[in-house]
Amino acid sequence: MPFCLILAKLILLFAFMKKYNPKEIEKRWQSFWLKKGINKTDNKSDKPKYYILDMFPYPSGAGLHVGHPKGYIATDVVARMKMMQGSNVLHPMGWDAFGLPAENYAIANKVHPKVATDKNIATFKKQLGKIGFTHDWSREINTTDPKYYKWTQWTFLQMFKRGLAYESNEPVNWCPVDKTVLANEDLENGCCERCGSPVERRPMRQWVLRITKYADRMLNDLDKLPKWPTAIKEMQRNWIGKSEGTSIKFPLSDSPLGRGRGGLANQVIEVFTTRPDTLFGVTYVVISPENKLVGELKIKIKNWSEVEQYLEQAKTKSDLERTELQKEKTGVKLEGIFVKHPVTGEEIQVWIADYVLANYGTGAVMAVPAHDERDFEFAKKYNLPVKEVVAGGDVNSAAYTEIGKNINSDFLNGLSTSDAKEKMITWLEEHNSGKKQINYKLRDWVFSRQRYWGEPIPIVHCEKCGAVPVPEKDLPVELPKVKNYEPTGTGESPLANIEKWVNTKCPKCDGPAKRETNTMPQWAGSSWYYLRYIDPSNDKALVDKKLEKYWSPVDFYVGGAEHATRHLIYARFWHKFLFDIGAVNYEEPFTRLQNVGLIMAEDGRKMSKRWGNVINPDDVIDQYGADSLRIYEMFMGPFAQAVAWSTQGLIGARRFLDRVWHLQDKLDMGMSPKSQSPISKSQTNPKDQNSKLITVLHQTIKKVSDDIEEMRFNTAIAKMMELANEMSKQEKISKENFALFVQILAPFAPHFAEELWLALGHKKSIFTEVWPKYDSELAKSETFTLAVQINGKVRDTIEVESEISEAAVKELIMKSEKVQKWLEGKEPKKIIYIKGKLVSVVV
RNA sequence: GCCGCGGUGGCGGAAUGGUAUACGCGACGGACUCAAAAUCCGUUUCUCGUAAGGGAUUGAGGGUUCGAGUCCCUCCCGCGGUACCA
Repeated sequence: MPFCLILAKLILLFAFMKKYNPKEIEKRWQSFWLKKGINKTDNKSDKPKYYILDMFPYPSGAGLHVGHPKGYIATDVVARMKMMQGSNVLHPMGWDAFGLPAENYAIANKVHPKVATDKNIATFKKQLGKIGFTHDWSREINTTDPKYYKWTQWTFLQMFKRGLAYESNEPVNWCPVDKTVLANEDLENGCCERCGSPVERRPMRQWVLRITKYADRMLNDLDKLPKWPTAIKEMQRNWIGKSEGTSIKFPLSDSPLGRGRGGLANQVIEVFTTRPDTLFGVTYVVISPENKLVGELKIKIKNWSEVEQYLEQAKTKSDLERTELQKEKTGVKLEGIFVKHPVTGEEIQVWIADYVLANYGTGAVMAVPAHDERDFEFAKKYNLPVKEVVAGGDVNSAAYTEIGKNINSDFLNGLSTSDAKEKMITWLEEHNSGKKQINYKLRDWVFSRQRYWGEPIPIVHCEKCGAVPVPEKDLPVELPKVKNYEPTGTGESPLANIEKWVNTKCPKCDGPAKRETNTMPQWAGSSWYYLRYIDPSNDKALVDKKLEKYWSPVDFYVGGAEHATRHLIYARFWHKFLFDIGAVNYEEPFTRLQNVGLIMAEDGRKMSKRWGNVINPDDVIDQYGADSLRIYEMFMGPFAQAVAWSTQGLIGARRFLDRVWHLQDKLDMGMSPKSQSPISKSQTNPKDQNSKLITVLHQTIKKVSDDIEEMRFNTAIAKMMELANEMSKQEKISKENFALFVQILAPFAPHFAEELWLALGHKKSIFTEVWPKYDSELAKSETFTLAVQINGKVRDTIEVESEISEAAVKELIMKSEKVQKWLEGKEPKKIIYIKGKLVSVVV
């Protein structure tokens, strides 16, 4: 090729085709946004507020992988659109930084957890920065900052003062590896959720929050959350586990059968049941091994050594062994211990069995083997009688648990299950032998941990005054420095070794006292952080009430479904408490909730160091750019669904941006942006391709706006791809039409859009621009493809005018050769025309 | 077991009861190139047929309807939650 030709080509290349170079433009726009304060949220604004929130991350040492930002990208897309639509948007970010990994790292490397945490935060922040988010970093929060946890401690004190935080010595879940107690919510199949080791049940002094007091409100208020996924609400309902039943008293019997030295007549075993209608079918009563009654009855139990042995066994069994591994039920008869049937007065044998849970209901059950599967299994094993009281099944082979008509049931005979229930409850109430009772599966929240890296519990123990709250003026109780972070394993935290810190004065009597050395669980700080973003530097209050009233509740909350029965339970509880003490104005913190689907690795497994399949966003951005990453993650599938990463898919996203970039070559550069009037249909020839473009453009504006609102990013992008395809068919594209495209693309690919916007001759950021409105007239197409169905099968398609009348359609289709062929000379029985879609001919 | 969600091309997926398979990926063919990559154009559910055209198809089977991926019933499979909760 002659030299001059090459030169000419090069010149052409530079003149018209500045290449899309994300590396260069992304950095530039990120600093531009920072400089111009695009992301800064104003507390004083006339605009409607929009508070959109991500579940804040735990800054782990591993850094971000490509799955983390998926949710943040989504909120960023929504935030940017809302901004352009004229909302005052709050879109903050912070760090849930207390927790075990940082502490374990500290133990292994003798580095203060704060040092490691700060380093991790810096890494995370740098990584997030590269993706081009609108986070307002002036509101950054960190749960480990004393200025932050001051208010976590403050809330604890308010709970303590109102009796909602209390000390308990009940058996708790102890993780022998992490050497700390755990809440029920921290367990997975009876194992520690963190390390997977089976937990033991140990009685230990613990701080507990009375979350059960809020169980009913938390349950009922789920109905006030129409914009929450039903799946999450259902999980919470199950977790709270409301069960309406009856507690029934079985007096201990002093009969000849159970001969003994008096005193038993006043004692009762109280059982909980949801089937009082089967009371006449009771053939024995079972109490849990932990039931205190066992000790009290010791001298009356004739086979005590056998019972004692059983109790020992039960004690050493973990919950896991009691459930998963121990399929077969075990138990032991309490020889000589009987109760009286509340109605018939009949003597009933009492058993101990670990299939009865100590911490649910009353820790005792009335066994009705004929109508309960567990009781049936137990009765078969120990050869106990089975008495049928509800007709309908064959109780010799299996328990009949369905409803039916009562038999062998005295005054309940012939009644239906629900009538029998009612009648029995009435009888029990009249005879003071029982009453309606509601039980919850939800347990009070075990709130103390025997670990270092958490908020100190602001309590002082005084020999004279007991547990005394630290005065509010002395908050925060700062976490002291220690030499050794290792958990002691004795049930005390490493803080117990720091005598200087532990020994203090009683705030009440000034006498010698010791500080509480347990710390709070990781969930404490995250239970209210969304309030702190509103007012992060406030030292006088948890949050300024006026500001809270403006910003609360969170309009949109996005995060993983794994928090359904942990963080989201705790946060709702915490918030309701703050509402009750007047600290906040709203009763539910999160109006709308959306779950993010995981990004799996390319091999279909979870991304994990262990499998070596982790993809780092830094590498992706380096190679393809942040906007490609953003587009791809929003396009890869339905937002809430788990989808495997595909590098090819990512490349496809980049290709899309490249193609849009090259559409610039088709721009009609004839007119300046100002002088050009908006194109309307009247100016274009309907037969012109341009008309179709305008139709697609306006359809796309509508679809993208709606889809972003509904988190249907994949279809929004698909529609924009169609628009791009339509544009690339054109000879020329007007600047106006291209500008509209760039605007709706901007939330997804913000750097990219800013660059094109600049190239279109605009001086200000595209995000200060008003979001395009779609024109419903322009979105309508001139013609449509009419499908002709004959007996339900499409036999012909005809291009017709959009406004065609029904009569004209009917006339038109009869002219079709294909229609005639399929009619085979028969007369149509019926013709149905669906406007703008199809016509259905029935022969 | 119970509760919830889902099952659509080779793959990710799209579809207010109205032309199933949009969009993307991959694959195949072509253009450009000395060549490759990139890019661009075309084909791509399966099946019979040279073609025109026909038939089948949304986990399986029934039903409602002019018309069903979508609604109803029965069942199978997968995922998530929960689990001796009386």
